[in-house]
Amino acid sequence: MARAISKNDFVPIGEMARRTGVSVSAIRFYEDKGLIEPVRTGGNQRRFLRSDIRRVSFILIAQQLGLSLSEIQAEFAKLPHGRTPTARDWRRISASIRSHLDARIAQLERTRDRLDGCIGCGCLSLRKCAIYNPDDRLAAEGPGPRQILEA
Amino acid sequence: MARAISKNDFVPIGEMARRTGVSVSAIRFYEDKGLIEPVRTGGNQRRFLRSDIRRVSFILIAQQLGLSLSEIQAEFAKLPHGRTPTARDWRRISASIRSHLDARIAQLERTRDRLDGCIGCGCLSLRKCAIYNPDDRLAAEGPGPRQILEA
DNA sequence: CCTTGACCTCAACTTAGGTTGAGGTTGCAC
DNA sequence: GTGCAACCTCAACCTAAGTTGAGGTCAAGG
Repeated sequence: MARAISKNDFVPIGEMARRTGVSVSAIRFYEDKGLIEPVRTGGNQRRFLRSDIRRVSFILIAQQLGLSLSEIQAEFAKLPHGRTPTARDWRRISASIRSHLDARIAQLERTRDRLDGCIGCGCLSLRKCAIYNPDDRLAAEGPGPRQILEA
Repeated sequence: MARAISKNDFVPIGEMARRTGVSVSAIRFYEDKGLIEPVRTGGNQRRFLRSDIRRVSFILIAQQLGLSLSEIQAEFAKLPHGRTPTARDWRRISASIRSHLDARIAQLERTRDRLDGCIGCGCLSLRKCAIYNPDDRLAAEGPGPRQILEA
């Protein structure tokens, strides 16, 4: 049963800022970037839906997890177009973000292990050091005397 | 026994670039930022010591680990002034970096746990989540950027 | 000596994620 | 019906970590 539309469903930007903890200028910036699409009053002022609050909150979370605004936009593109996202929609996106997070943790753990290797051998000898050379960037550049840390 | 000073101890910027894999402009930039201090020839050209190669390599490693240049500079400040750093000096710095890394991993793990809580209860839509719900936690914090998921 | 590649400085440009300020308008309360 | 806080746009500025280009100099080989 549909709730009647109330004034509270259309919040002005200042209240958005207060409720999300995001500055007014940042909210405008997010609109600029296409992350939120408030409606406008006759006098051209922004009015936000409650689902926009959820979006902004999600932006904050995702940023903490290291996603850029454009990556976040890509996630938002998976939300249904034309209807308000449900808890289930958000859950799906959260799961996607979780896998980002897992990957980052795993990567840092690998890095830590390699750093331990470096500390252990005192090498910082980059030909051998897997941290410095994570993608085998030196190998790709052909052979030759690249004695990087042997100074 | 002291090795005689040879021409190879003073490398020009192009060779630095070749040996470290860092662009010439980036090397000049690092000097600008005070991360390295090459000497100059009579004709004002930079000449780098072998220990500078090590520094630049360390910058690359530390960047991989997520340190900013100013954080790296802070680490360099711990190196001995007036003598060439030994393997042991570098090892000490590596250990310091390792703790950075541990802290970052721990923070991400906390974040992941909180996100799991959200996924579990679907609360991104329920306005009860500690991650999502900004009203309670942020109201009293005053101006400035608010970090919802801070460590 | 002369040529030429490597070097020099300085300023402007880049991307990301915003902030700040000027100058003008809206909308709600009294 | 007016006062004034909150809103609007647009442009300029900020940091980080560099890159690019213009215009000029250095140094080494032939």
